[in-house]
Amino acid sequence: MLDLKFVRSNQDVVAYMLKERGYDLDLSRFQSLDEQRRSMLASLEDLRYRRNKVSDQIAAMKKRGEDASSLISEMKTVSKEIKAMEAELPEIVDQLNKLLMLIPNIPHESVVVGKSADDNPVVRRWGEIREFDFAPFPHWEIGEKLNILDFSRAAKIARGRFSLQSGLGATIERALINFMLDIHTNRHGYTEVLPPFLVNSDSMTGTGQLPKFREDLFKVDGWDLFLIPTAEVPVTNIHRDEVLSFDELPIKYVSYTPCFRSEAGSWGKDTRGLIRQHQFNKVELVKFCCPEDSDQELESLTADAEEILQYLELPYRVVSLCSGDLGFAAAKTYDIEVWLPGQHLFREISSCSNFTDFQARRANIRFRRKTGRGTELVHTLNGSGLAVGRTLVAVLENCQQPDGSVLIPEALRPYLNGLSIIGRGE
RNA sequence: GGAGAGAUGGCCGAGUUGGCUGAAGGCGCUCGCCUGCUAAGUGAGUGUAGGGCGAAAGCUCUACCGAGGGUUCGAAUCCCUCUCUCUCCGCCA
Repeated sequence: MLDLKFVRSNQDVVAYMLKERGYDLDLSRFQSLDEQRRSMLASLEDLRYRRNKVSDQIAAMKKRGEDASSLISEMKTVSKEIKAMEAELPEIVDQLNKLLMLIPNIPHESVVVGKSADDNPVVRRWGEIREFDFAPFPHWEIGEKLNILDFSRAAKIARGRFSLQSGLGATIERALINFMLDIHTNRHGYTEVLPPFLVNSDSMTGTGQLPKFREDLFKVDGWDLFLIPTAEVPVTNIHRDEVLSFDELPIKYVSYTPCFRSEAGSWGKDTRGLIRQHQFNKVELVKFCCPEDSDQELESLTADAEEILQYLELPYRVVSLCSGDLGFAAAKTYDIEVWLPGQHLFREISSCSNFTDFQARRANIRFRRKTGRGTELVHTLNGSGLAVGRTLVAVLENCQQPDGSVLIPEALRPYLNGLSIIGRGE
């Protein structure tokens, strides 16, 4: 959510910047709602002031044993007016908030103007793309031949877009999770958290999934609970409605959770394999920092995620999302795209974003500086570190051998009792 | 699931015959004083959000005592609903 006062005093700038990311702000509606709200609030406060003052008078008169009945009957009318306004005002505020809640974040000044993913500039590349002397297979074929991925049984148990991993397919997934958590806690200084996998609507609103993206979520019938689409939601909401102290910033959390997404609107996309699932595992990095540090914190968070791929020796590139491809709450986003030889393309495996104060304002997460009074909103950031299922995909496709086996990257072997290769029959 | 108790400021904790209590007291914290160190002592200050006036310091108004409704001229105090916490019993990974 943007700051009401900021929008009010920078309407043209806001409208212009939002246009760059394809959002049309209804300025006249905003203005009229804002003015209604302010004038109504002013007269309501006047009435309340009167009521408070006269009530004190009544109390004083009664103490002296005087008759206050005329004042009381007068205040009855005032009280009714107040009640009427108190009923009316929230409707205006609601409409204004709804409008404000649907406005996306303003892109960071370094973000390139563009329409779609095609306009995303590549920031850097890492690793050598391996030359195959045979046609590399897509991971679903590798996995099914090795008997570690089973999509048809998963569909029987649940439905399409679910997967069943067995044997080493399950073990490698677990190894990847542990490997990533160890790197981020031991080397990068993140604190591990294991949050609830279901959250309430306040939390979903805090990070921006609600009210706009309800269709993307799974909701628990009869409860105010949703399955989390990413650990970003429960972890960012750890500090909802809190005032943090300057000394504890930046706060860095790493969290493994499964993620659940309805994938509404992506019918027919990536129907094969592990790429796009209703349920997948992810290790997520989340940071809270003060505003002047968030640019730098995004760089280091992205580097922390990249390091996982470097350890696993998987080639990748980093792109900076252009204005038109930016997510709703993000001011700036780097996507890390890993090379998938089986499909011959770069595929997003991590998305690292600086949300500036956008989520913090919604979720009311503030901090207090040592000097100076009052509070300020923190900046929040997060990024995958990494999407585990897609990492498995990358390992299977990049490390496949002509005979259908898969070489395990060195860094992962300690997590698999030294196992170096997945062969058939295992 | 059954029976109780509770939810107040950064923390602890008063206030429940409704009326200068945004909230006593204590702790913590900030600034100053004192003690040549440490401890102690001492003075002042110390919530958040929104609005008005002001160049600013500041002054002033409104709201907030778990959340939402209700009663009343007036609610932290009374009533209802919900959420959460705690104790006992039952059940359970």
